[in-house]
Amino acid sequence: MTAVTPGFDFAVSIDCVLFGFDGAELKILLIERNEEPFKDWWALPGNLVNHDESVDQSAQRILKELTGLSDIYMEQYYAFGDVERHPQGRVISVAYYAMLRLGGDKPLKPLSTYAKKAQWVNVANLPKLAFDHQHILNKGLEKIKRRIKHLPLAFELLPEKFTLTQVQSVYELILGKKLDKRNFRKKILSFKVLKELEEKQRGVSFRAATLYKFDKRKYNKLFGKEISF
Amino acid sequence: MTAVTPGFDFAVSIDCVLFGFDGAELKILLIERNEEPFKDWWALPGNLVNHDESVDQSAQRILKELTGLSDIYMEQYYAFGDVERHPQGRVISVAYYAMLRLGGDKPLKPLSTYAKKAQWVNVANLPKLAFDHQHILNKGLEKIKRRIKHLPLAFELLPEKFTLTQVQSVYELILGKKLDKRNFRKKILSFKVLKELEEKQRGVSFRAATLYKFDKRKYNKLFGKEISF
DNA sequence: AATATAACGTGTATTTTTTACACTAAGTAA
DNA sequence: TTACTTAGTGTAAAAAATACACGTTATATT
Repeated sequence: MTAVTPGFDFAVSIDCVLFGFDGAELKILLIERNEEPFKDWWALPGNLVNHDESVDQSAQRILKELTGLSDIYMEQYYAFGDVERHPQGRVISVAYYAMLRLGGDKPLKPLSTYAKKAQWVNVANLPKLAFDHQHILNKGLEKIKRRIKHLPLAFELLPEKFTLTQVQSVYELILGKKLDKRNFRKKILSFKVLKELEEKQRGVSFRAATLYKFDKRKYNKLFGKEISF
Repeated sequence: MTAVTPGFDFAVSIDCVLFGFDGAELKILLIERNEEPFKDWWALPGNLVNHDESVDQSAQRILKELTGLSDIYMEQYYAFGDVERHPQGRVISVAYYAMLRLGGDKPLKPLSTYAKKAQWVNVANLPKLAFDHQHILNKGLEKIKRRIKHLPLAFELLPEKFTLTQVQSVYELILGKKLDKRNFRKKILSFKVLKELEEKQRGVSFRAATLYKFDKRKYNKLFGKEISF
């Protein structure tokens, strides 16, 4: 218990909206809460910012504590500040999003008892979420829709080596519409940020597609040139 | 003095980045502070959020108190949350921007003694600003640069009736580059959101240009169609 | 071995959009 | 009337976007 200067009676929290792609579905990372309020509810990974850390640092720490994931570049996209958004006091929440390649290499393991577990959930089939998290998530989705039209974000969702069809799937899922295969390929290749590998896809039960990888060096040079789907 | 739940020891503030255009220069609205810290410094209009108001409501109130302006639609664009950004405690600042038509019709008159005065200042010639306000402003500028490429924001800066040359000036100022007159006109007219008036410019000392106005109805229908300069 | 299957990978013609570019017209002021 | 300054206009060439369909190839099945 401490005495306070008037005005200094807010809490600030972070909520993380992590998108993932498993090759077929767009997923989002949720935790099952182990604390009141909303104990046992599904929620976005989130918690209060500490007094001695910046909100950016806090986002990293909280993500790690609740999911075990570290070194994920997240981008801040909105601060949610309605009076009634948190039942236990005045809490402003700063939301971040990131896109992740999903795979066995990243085990989800909450380090804190604040979350019972963390799990990837299909965006198309979500449970009821705690607080205003559905709203926060919706706004995150809108954000990446706008962003992916102009930046090659799709590659953050894909494994290091991927096929052009996979890239197209990501665009189609996020934009919510079908794209023409030939035109899509023409365009995505025209940016010259994909490197064709010698290698082919393995373990598929039909004709294997050529694998590509994303050339970040070339992408960074590209700068300013905007893409548009 | 009140006792606090741990974590509830932050303050949240609002900072407003208001852009204005006087026909020639891009301006920004600053106040001269009348309170510590940074008393007598120039700063963005900003203050602490009250406990019983949402951050959006707070932005409206604070703008009004410090400048006398009301009913300005402002859009939130970023939350600044570095530990050291405020010398008197842990203050997270949520930044908003708006674009305004500048003219004699909007007197600037602080209603609170927190600001000595409010004044439009040329963006190209700014004084040293309080806190991290230069940083907040820079980020706001980047934001509107990106936005104006895709939305007809320019019209928010212009008077109700304006010439095509004025529209072009706004684009050139914000984007920081010259545009071709014929191509610019072809493009801006192609969106069919401008209505040509019978009227001509008055009081200019050379050939008077035709006046146009922005047709918000048509613009709202446009939706989805993106513009790009 | 032959066959069926399912996704891979490719090209062209048409339309639309973008770009580059320079002069005459109109109004004001001296 | 002349000088000045900004308004206003068109076209050709290049680039980008769109619409559209079939032979190829690896695997699985019989």
